[in-house]
Amino acid sequence: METKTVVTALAALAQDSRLAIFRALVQAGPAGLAAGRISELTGIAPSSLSFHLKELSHADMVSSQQAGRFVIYSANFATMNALLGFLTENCCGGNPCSPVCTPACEPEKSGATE
Amino acid sequence: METKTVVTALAALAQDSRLAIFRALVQAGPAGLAAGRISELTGIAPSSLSFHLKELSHADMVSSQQAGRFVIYSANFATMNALLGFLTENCCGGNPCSPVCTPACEPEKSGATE
DNA sequence: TCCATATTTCAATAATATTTGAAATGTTAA
DNA sequence: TTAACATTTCAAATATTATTGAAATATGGA
Repeated sequence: METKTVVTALAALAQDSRLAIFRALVQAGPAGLAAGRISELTGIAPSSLSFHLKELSHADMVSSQQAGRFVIYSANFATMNALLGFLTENCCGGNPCSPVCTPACEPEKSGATE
Repeated sequence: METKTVVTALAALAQDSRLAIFRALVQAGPAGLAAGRISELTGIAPSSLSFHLKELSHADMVSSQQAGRFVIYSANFATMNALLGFLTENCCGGNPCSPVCTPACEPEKSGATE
């Protein structure tokens, strides 16, 4: 993961509204949430929400898919894990501290998306 | 960890200069680095560096200690781990995905700081 | 086709963050 | 105590980001 990518990802999360959006999506799991539902849950106005979702999307922290007239957003677990990995790698020059275990959240792509 | 604290911590890292500073400190390990050394390593001008260090400090991502006429900064591993934990907790509503293991980097407080 | 719903785009405004250089503070050593 | 070094503070200029409301786009159903 490149430094620039990391900064973008961190910046995407480093904002009240966006962290709230992202957490809602993380909790929703792979099934995701419609934009309107996110707006309800977080109280963020649609146009503002759209702005923040684009930001998260651009940082590759969320993905979207059209479903009828709804747009379903979901958290990008792979990116999040890469981010966490980056922050913990290179720790203490590479050796001295405890072995780092990269946390994993594998979406099971099971049901949900119709 | 509170949401507000998390946003502050993420914002502290979500910036080129500060991420570079923090990484240098993470790699340096518990022994830390003097401000001037950080300036050399990163190419950030002293006054700007001071601004960013204060930002990181305020977010509790780094600590400092006076040592002679140097100020030694070091990464705050505990906060970083708490941050990573926060981001991975609540994942997928609490259950569905793989067990998360919080990465640990315990500074050994061994030598260095006289 | 026309209407209602869901979401995005746009432009303007407001709020925040970053960088710079000069000056101030504090520390050591001669 | 003075000189030299390390770091921080300050104020101003610049750049970046967030919020708003109105209008535009796209979809599904009557």
